[in-house]
Amino acid sequence: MKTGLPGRILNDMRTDIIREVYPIGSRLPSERELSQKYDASRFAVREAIAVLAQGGFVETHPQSGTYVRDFFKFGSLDTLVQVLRVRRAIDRQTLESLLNFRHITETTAAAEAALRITEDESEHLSENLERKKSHLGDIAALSECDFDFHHTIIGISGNTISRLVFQSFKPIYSFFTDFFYSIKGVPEASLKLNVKLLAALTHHDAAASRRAMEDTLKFGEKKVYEAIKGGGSVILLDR
Amino acid sequence: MKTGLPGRILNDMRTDIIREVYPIGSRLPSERELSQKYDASRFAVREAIAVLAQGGFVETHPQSGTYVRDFFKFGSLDTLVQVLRVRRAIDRQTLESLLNFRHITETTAAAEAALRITEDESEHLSENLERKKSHLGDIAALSECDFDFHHTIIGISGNTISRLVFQSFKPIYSFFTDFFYSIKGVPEASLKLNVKLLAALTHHDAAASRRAMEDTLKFGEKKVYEAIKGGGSVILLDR
DNA sequence: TCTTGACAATTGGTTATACCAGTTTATTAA
DNA sequence: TTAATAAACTGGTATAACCAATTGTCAAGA
Repeated sequence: MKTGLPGRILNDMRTDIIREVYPIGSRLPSERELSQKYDASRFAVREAIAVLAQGGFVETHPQSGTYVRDFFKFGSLDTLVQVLRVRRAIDRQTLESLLNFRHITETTAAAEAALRITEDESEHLSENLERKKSHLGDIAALSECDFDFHHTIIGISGNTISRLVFQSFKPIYSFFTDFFYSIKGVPEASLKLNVKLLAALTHHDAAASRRAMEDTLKFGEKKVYEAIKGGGSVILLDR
Repeated sequence: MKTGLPGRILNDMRTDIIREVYPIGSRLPSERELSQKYDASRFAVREAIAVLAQGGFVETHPQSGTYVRDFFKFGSLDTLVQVLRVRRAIDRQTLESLLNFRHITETTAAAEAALRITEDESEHLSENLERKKSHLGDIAALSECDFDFHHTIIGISGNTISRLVFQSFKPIYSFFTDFFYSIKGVPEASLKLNVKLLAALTHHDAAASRRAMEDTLKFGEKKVYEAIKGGGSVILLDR
């Protein structure tokens, strides 16, 4: 993510906070102690702490110390993404929320996009699927195509908020798609559904686009739920 | 927002970036120049820049300089909120996106919340409306109640993502509600709609809850569109 | 005139040291 | 045991300095 010394300290400390090495409410070691631990100057540590504070992970109390905040309660969407990125695991409720959220926003976006799509945009999506078709074995490429495909459609729909929210998930998007596309037969089946969706969009058919997006997402949801069936309350996202 | 010297420098620089004093792609003054400008040490400036970089507003190139990023294109939802907070203005498309987004997510949330709401939660919402009723002239109090009311319902719905997204808007929520509740007759009418919504929720009637939420949001949208009718493409949010 | 090469200035990255003003803790005196 | 006091520690801030790499300048050479 971030490079440089303060960046590494930042990542390390954030990981420690998320992994509850420093539990919520606890006091972090003093800046001087941390600078010793990381064999760095106090300023490298201070930069890291400043970013953590901005991100809502800690709050500093002058002349007292730096304390871990309840970032789950007060955090933003970015916070959740960062937590998932470090944990590489997601609890069932959050996963369901995520799939449900996508369903709601993206079916609406597809219907709206059908009314607004231009030829250039249609062409872009077509190229995206061509690329997907020629990389059916390359999971990383498929993941990238998938993100771009959905991101583009939401962009065409014109809803800035939905687009930014979707964009916020980019850092962890591949956690899901890498898993998804590694299931036998999925790349082909997914491509077929995407093609159908693109056709509906190109024909400016809002209702059909909504249905096609619904089918696309439902297919993904089905595969995910099949895979985690009987699993615990926490689903690992490790590839 | 943030206090302390680096915090003030951060706010100032962020404002300059958003106001395009430093346009996208341009190079910021060197750290040494900035520290002179703010009559502060280089490290206060460095802390501010580190936070700006983390927020996606700038990127630093060692031995070259710090450059303004295209934060609209690559930013997250938080970025948009920060931009709106500084600009105190919103363009029509983003406003429509926002209202549309709320409509989609919150009507669904209301329906879901009807199926899950407990007596305690029902009680909390009831108290919220009592407070609203007894503060019909206090716009700040009404705004706070409004946020809590909707936030609570989304929370009851169980969708973590929707809740976090809604929470992300907290810093600018009052920009809209302060304006909304200052319209004659609105506090009373709004309260009536809220009461109806709460009744539907308490009766675990999902369909009625969805309709009631729809009515509540539509009322707000109507008032907003009436007010900005004929306005330019940018709507001021100044109270 | 145009290119090239060398050198100086500038930039962000990093460290060390120091002082301040409060807080916390330990110590001491009552 | 308690209260007053002093010492130690904390984050906030500033100054000075060095490094490595880039950029800009400008003179020498083609």
